[in-house]
Amino acid sequence: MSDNNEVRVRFAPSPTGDLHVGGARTALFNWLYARKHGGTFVLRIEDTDEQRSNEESLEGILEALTWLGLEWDEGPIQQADRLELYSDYVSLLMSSGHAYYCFASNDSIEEARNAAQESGENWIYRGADRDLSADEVREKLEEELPHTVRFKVPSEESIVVNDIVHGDVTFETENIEDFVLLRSDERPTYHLSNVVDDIQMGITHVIRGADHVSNTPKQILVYKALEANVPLFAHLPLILGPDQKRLSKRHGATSINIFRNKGYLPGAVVNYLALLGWSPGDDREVFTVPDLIREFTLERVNSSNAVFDVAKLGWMNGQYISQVPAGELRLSIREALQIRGCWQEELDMERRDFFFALIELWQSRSRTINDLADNVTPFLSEAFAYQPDALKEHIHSKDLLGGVQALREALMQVDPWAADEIEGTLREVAAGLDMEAASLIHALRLALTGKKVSPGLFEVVEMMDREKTRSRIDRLLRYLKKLADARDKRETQMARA
RNA sequence: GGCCCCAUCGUCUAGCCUGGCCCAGGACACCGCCCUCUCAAGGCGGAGACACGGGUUCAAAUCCCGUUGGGGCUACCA
Repeated sequence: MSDNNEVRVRFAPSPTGDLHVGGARTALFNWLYARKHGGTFVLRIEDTDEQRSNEESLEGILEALTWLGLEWDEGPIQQADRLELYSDYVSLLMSSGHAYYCFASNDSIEEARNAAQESGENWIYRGADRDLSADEVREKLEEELPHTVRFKVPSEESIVVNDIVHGDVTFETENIEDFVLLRSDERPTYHLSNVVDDIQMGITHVIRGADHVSNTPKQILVYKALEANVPLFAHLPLILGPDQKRLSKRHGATSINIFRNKGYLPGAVVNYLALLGWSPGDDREVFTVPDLIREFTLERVNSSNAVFDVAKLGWMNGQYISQVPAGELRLSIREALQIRGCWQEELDMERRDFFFALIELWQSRSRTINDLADNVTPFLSEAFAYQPDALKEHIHSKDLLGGVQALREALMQVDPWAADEIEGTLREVAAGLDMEAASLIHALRLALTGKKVSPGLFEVVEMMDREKTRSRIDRLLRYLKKLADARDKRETQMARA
């Protein structure tokens, strides 16, 4: 804290819902900036709105940040716990003549504003109570008239926001109304608490969404009135839905915890998010976190809004799933299998090698942990059905029954039980019966997995072990016999008729 | 309405500041081919963009102006 050059940034969510991708991206950029510069990342909870803030949201946000690996150095500091601080600052502003009690009712201001809107006139609120004498104010206060405290916005002044992303943005104070600092319930508004905390916490860089650009001149006014240093700003482009509208629930899953539940990996989410609004300037796209920390700069953040593309996130996640060592996937897959009810403790003990081999078999074919868990299920449980499309496509030849029977006998003799041996045996059987190897392969795949797609069949057979292979082939044989019987019956009926 | 921001393939973007190397590069998605027992992965190839109009200049995706479009703010929400 003593170092003057220390970078101090913060992520300041309001706990009114889940952490969405937009908030997560803001948190990430702050975190990256702090880590890159050896600075401090503060987590502050902006919960001054009593109505909308809630505890579950706060917990969800902390959970999501932790899952993403964006650990904070200070906090979480909740604004609701330090309300006196803001009142103190208001007193300061009051005594320096920068703020005033406003006794005008919300309704009356609203009315005037609407009237102005309708007549097409550009109307900015300037409180009449600015000019109340000290006696008049005391009198009204004694009467306990409801009031707010507003900032006395100066006239004819240009406020320049120096933004790292957008450059200088100039606002005229005549377009800024006397905004509320303290509500009638004496709780601070965002404009007050945000600035007070940023001053108080020594925040050097305010990195937040571009939806705050227009608020910034108001805040700069407060900094100046308080004679505090104005931090540097970086307003990040907004993240939009596929319809170019602001991202919201109706665009589907955008909350970080939902991605987590769907089996996305935090590294992939972080990597994808880093690329929304930032790029390294060359063609690289897959970054480890240390790489991101090294490469990240605010100067390379771009200024136009970005559409959130789940398909690309899915691709990114697939990249991560297929590249991460099986051991690192173990825990999350276990969790997914437990949910599916087919986890067995020995997969983490004596059958761990098998479990890892199974993971490796499916890694490049799965886009999420949940996909992977689904894919692995037939190897762990007998409870699977033959998929109709697989039956339709591969179970039609009448000779299949004999072929599968022969294959069963031959397979029981295979030694060692290894993919190469199994393949050799199957091809011999097919050649002996003058069948396409493919038709036996497809039948065997159906027998073992119930599906028409899987990794290389011979690896699958090897993974299944001899006993499981035998029982599943038997299951298929029973099915094929039933089919054959039904066919015979039909044929005799036809012959009779 | 007012104020502010933004504008390159469907999407994320490189290039723009410091004009020429760009009849615009990469990635996702899409299509085709290869590999192959299927599906992924991987490899190879294809289609696909400088919003529009004016300037400035020998030369503009790049600079300037305007138009259009999108977004944000305009709360006693943050």
